[in-house]
Amino acid sequence: MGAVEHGANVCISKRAVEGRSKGKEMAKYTTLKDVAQKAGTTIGTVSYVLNGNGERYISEETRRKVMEAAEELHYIRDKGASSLKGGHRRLIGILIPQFENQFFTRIVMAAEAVFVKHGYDMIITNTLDDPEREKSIIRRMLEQRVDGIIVTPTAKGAENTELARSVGMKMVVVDRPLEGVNDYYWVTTNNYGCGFKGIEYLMSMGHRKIGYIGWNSGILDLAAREKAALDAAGDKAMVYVENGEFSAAEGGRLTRKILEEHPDITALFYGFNIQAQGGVNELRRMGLTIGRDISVMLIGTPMWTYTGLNDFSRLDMGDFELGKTAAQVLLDQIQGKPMQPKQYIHDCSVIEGDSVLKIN
Amino acid sequence: MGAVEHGANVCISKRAVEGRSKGKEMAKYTTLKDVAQKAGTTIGTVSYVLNGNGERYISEETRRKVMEAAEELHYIRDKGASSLKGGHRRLIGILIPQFENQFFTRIVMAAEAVFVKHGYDMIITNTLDDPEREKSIIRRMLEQRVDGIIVTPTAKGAENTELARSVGMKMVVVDRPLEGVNDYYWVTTNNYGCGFKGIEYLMSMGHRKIGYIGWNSGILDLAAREKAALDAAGDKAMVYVENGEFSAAEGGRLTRKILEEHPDITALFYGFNIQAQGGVNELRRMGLTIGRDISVMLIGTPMWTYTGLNDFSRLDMGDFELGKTAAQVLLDQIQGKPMQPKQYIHDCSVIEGDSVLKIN
DNA sequence: AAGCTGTAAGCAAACGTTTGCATATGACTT
DNA sequence: AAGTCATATGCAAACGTTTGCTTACAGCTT
Repeated sequence: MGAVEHGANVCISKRAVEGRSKGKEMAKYTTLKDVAQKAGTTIGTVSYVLNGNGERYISEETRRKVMEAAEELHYIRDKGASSLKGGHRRLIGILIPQFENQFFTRIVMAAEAVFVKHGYDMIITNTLDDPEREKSIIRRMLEQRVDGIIVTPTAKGAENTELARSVGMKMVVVDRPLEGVNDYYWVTTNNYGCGFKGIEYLMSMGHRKIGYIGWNSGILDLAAREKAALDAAGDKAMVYVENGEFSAAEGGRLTRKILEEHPDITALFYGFNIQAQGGVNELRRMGLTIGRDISVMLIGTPMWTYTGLNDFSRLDMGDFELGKTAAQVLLDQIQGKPMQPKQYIHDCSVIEGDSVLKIN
Repeated sequence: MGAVEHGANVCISKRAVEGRSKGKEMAKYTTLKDVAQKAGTTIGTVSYVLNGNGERYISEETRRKVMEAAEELHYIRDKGASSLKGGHRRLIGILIPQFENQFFTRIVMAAEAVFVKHGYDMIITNTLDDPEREKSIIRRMLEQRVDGIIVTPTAKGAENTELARSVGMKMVVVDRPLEGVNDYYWVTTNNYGCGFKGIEYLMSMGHRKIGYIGWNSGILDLAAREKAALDAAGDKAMVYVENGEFSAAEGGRLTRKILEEHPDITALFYGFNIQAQGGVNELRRMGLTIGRDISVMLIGTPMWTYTGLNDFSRLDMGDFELGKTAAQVLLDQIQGKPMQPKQYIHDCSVIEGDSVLKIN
């Protein structure tokens, strides 16, 4: 086929033409009434046949006629209308910082698998770490009458989720905490443990001068990674710290800076994978071979590490596990299982690769 | 803060306790009626104050009382209920193959920016290229009464979108076509042009023995990349083709295979970035330096190429542009602008990097 | 004094669904 | 023959909104 120019198609359906004359026209759906009419019965009966879950007697004859009519008329139930009378909308709201970060897309994919299996749809949005945006998104999700929310909050998350909590919305917080709030469901990684294990591993490989590069997030729980790194080093090793913004470019800049200031550093520990990406680029541009001239330890499993060059040593955060747990905990709440707000803390595990050289 | 063990929190809100006794309990929302009661007025008036767009006289006094009552009672309008009476739900459905593919997340992010600005929410789902899943997702989106759908269809997309088209749902197809259907809005890349330009560029750099690695998608428009590659080569160059599945591992396997069978190949052209990822890994494992021992050309701008090692020569597909256009075209339809089904074809452009060596 | 006009707010129908209640028939018990 | 089932269906209220229609009053013009 010659795909370059097909030429715009001029065929327009009859419906479109009618619509245009009236200005904005909307999709037209068949209603229960239409189906009832065609099947020669009443709305109530049709409702029972198509969506009913009570125990009501319906003859085979009627059932068949209703089914046929619904099929022919392309009946599609209006979930908004049905949720008016009690019942769930089967809709979940998800707020993550950014789609571009694999850590979050993995969480979402894992959660999605659970939700799809249970017949739930998801409204997914990037907050881009903007609290204003987070606030308005949450409000909009409530307006859509979602059955529950999964959120990785911004720094103002506690305040922004207040409205949701005030109406009793089911909620699961993932990764970052809701600071200042205490009775909520929280699925997260053991950030402190993560930082601790990272330094522990580097020390076990003989490193004593280590650079830690992190993010000034304003989120206490994330800062725990840094604190843990220092605690793990104790007086057995020296950990130099550089914090900056959450971007690849910044990671590169901090990497150059820390190595200039402390040329005796033998290993770098990156707390955040976006920064690590820029950092690793920078190291390679500087002509250093990772795992030989300099050792590198990461937190997380970003896509850019799949380059065939290094099989990076890192702390696996169990991304998929987090998403799966979050979805399961939210569903349990929605389905009314007796349970209490609680923290589900997943431990990190060290994955040994080739980016850390054993010295001495 | 010591983040390791906080100990599960035992504080439970009163609401939670009440809820538990009744088994599954739902979020309880304030209604217009509640607000009207508190403000000492009627439902209709409240509706006008809070959401009305008609021209109705409301005194400042009443407006103030209503606003206050709504605020105090945390009123949140039910969009499902409001959309019953005409009106839009301000909800868009988006179907993409996979979140893990940056090409699609970029499209979604660009579209999201447009939708958020106009106050629309999005239901986003991965089809995972599974037609069954695609079909049920589309049905569910219709049940949620989305105002429009953006879809990158699977191979059975034409059939699966039939229901949506039959109810007059606004729709924009992105990237892959709807085969066999002809009056639809399609925002896509010029796949043929992409393939053509890639080979053209390689030839301009002196390459005459080129390997093309692609995907047996069953989607004709994607196969145009391969056809274009062959057309561009004509009798001036030799293009060897290997097709396989859509995975990184397969990309690696095909790379090894094609080089074994045709050791005189000087450049590889990857039609799909997932395969390229595995292919590039394989090349590096084989000890080849890209841009020196072997030349590589990609289509797209995947995240894994940001490694600081190669600045890959590639065909930019204008990912963000596609998403932006798709969202804009869908909104135009929803807002009833007079328009006709049409194809919006974005051209690819060659981005020159360092992965293609100039020879002879 | 009748008729406008401008301002303000109440009333109730309608949207598409679910579901408790009532009705209707035939068959089986006592 | 009256009573009780089991089966099958109809009816209408309710859910939370929106919006056209009505009412009410006050200040104008003729």
